[in-house]
Amino acid sequence: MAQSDRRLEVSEAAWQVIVREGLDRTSMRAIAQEMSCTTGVVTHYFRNKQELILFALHQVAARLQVLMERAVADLSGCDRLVAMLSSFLPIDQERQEILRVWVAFLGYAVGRADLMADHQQSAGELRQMIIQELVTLRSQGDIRPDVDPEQEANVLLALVNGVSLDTLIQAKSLSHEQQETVLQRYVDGLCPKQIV
Amino acid sequence: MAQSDRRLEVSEAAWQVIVREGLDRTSMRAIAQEMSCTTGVVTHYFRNKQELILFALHQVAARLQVLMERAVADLSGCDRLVAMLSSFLPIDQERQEILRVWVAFLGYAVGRADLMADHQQSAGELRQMIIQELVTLRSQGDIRPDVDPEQEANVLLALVNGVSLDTLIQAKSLSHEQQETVLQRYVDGLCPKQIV
DNA sequence: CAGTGAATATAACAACTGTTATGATAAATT
DNA sequence: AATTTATCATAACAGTTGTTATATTCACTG
Repeated sequence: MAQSDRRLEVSEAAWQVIVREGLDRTSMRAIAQEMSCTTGVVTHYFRNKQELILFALHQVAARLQVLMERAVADLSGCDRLVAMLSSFLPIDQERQEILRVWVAFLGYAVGRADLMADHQQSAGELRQMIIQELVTLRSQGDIRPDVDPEQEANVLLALVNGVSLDTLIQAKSLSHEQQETVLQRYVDGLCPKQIV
Repeated sequence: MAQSDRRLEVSEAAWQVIVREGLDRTSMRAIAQEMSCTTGVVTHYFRNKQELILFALHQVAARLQVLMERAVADLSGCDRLVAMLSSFLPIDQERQEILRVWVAFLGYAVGRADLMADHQQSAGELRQMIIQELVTLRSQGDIRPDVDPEQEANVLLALVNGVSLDTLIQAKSLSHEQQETVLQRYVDGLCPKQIV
């Protein structure tokens, strides 16, 4: 599928421009220039700018999905949940890029109900995944029986998002190790009391 | 100061357009139309659009400051800290508006180092306030001595931001009560173990 | 009352935007 | 080999943008 590859190339170019210049300065011409060609290429693979923007946004969820599945492989118990959540933390350049693009799109979605619904869609799928994980853990006794998976899934994702944003908006932000520790400690708090 | 009032009016109009239409569709003409006048007014009170944008952004911190000080009045101990943090939660229309504008500006700041530095500035001031509060609480024995104020301040703000974002990006988001409960419970976790 | 300056309206500007149409070229298909 | 199709470049379009200059109205001040 060379055609689908080319679409990804355009989308990748759009990402680079977004990260470097900002979403509002990401014009068709800027994207074309980023991949050293003309707007003819961009318009050939995407009907509208909206279609391009939407595709680039969906790449956020797609790439996070890959990162998560890779991190979770052959893990189980609470470790698996922590790995799941930690896979979203901006601990390397790729994930920092994803975060920036995601934030740019989120800000862009303010005042655009349809785009915001798109965010809610993928956030909802993520939430469902965490809920599933929590239900499993609870049935295995890995976490306390009084934990409400539905509510706790929101809190866990909120914590991940908040910690991720921290690296953007705080000059003195948490180190990579601290970020993971925060998640680990919170999940530990969901476990049955240990008798030491 | 009628002049400063008028600047606030323009800024308020900008906010309304941002919330309703999105930041990238918030043009000088749209702002003028929002306050039923022409662009002459807008250009008269603001040199550039950038100056206007920056002023509107600073209003976010200003309004949050007011809300916080009001919530914290005549409280002390851990209740004071919880009230401090809860005052940022999008539990009423004004705070939801503030959140939307803040998110829009944050997304806009991606790829704009100067604007992002502005966010870090006000986030840093907020962090410093939380640190101060944690230091006080620790010296009074209200929270455990092993709590690191510097790090915990980041976590607390991350949690507040994450929970706030939750109301935007999750269709099934936390209720107002649940949002406050999350903060309350986390702060409780910082307190010395109670013997029940 | 004359005049000074703030407040607002209007209009024009160049630059940039997304979109679209048209050519040119290479690749694939028949 | 002929022809269709995919790929890309170029150019033009109408609309929108921020900015600036100018005109008008009005309030205040000397």
